[in-house]
Amino acid sequence: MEAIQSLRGMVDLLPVQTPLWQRIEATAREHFRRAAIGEIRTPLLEATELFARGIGEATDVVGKEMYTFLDRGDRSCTLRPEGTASVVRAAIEHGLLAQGPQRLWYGGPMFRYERPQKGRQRQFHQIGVELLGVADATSDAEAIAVAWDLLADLGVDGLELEINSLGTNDDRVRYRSELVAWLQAHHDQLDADSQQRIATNPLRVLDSKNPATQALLSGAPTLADALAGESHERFAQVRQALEELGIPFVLNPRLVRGLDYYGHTAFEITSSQLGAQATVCGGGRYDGLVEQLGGPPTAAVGWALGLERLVLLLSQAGTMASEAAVPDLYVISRGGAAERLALGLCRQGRQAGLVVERDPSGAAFGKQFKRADRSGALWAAVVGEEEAAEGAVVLKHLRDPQQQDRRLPSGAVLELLAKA
RNA sequence: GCGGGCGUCGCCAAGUGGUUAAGGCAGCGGCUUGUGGCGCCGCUAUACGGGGGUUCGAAUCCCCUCGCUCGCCCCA
Repeated sequence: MEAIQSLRGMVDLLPVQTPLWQRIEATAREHFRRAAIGEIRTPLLEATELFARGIGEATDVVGKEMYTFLDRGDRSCTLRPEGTASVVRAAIEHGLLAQGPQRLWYGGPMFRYERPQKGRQRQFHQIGVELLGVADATSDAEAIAVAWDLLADLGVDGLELEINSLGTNDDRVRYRSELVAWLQAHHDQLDADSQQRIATNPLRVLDSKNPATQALLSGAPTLADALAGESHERFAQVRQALEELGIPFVLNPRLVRGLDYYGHTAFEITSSQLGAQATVCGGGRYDGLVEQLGGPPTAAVGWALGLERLVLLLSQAGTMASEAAVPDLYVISRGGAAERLALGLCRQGRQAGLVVERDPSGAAFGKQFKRADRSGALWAAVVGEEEAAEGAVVLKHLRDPQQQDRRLPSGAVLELLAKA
């Protein structure tokens, strides 16, 4: 029989890795709790229309990366490629926005049909924050601060916060036509990719990794110059707030972001240690999205953080704590009655809050002791036929050879351990 | 979708045309029918991703295919 493998880009997390994930998740939860941000859980599967309308038909995510299929009722369904659209949909659907601003976080798997590489999988995991109904510039800084402090608390270093302002929709429309005109005038000097993008997504040309194109671009009109006075003012407020919080950032006028819903503040937190996929956390303001999805006009900011990339950073830094659960007690037994007695002892120990591992092998005691030793447990409880006959257990200290073995009634074992 | 690299036992890893494909770790059994951490011995019945081809002979060369990986694109 041929073995079946997981689907490409779908990754298993084994017990040696999950402790780190749990630590990250627990830390994140604590940060959200302190920031009075409530958890929301939405379905992994949504109507395709939600993402098409929310993220933008022309984006790569929607255009070529979605897991989309028809269900048995011929409805077009899509495995969520990101979290924001679903959160906004749920907020609208349940009338949350009528109750005032919403501070929400979410976490879980996202799906994008892409070629896997370092820091990129087809099923990957994000945690994200969405602050709905907040228009002020300080909220942008607050959202960023929550992400920044979480990463710092986890012990990730070498991070860089990049920010930019995309201005209002009008700003971008105006800038786009300026830029397109300029790009067309310099068409012949651009690389092939960038020439393509003049028609599809001209702002992305700014992000080109082609060195020649980058050099050329120094003469291009900038988005910053195209921003209206109010947009400028707003961006200055965000920067001032960050400065006063002591969060270092660099301005990146080329930072554009690939989802259509962003406007005004856009930011990314990146690390140079991640290879080509350097962004650990990305987000920004999306004041138009709620309305776009059929809700009331609502200002909002949010971000999403990629857990795989975070794990990559924490593992590289050697921060990985091997938290394999070391048993308090390792129970050894041999023979039918003895094994049943041992099982009961294990259960009692667990009910009392001890970490108890049972050796189910029924192998020679020598073997079982070897495993008991390797488990790292402090104590071993031994139940053999003799002990089983009289309801007793031999308790042996595995680390201190001075301590003598003691034979005692099985009921007394836990009391003794509780004291020890 | 497009490039580059790589695929030898559960894991790591020698071996680049020639008798039975090293070794280490883990696992299992034994030395030691009921007492561990060391050591020694043995085992894991056809392990060279798969399929073709070249050759007297292939893990080693060629072709195809699958998978992994890094990068492009894009993003978390």
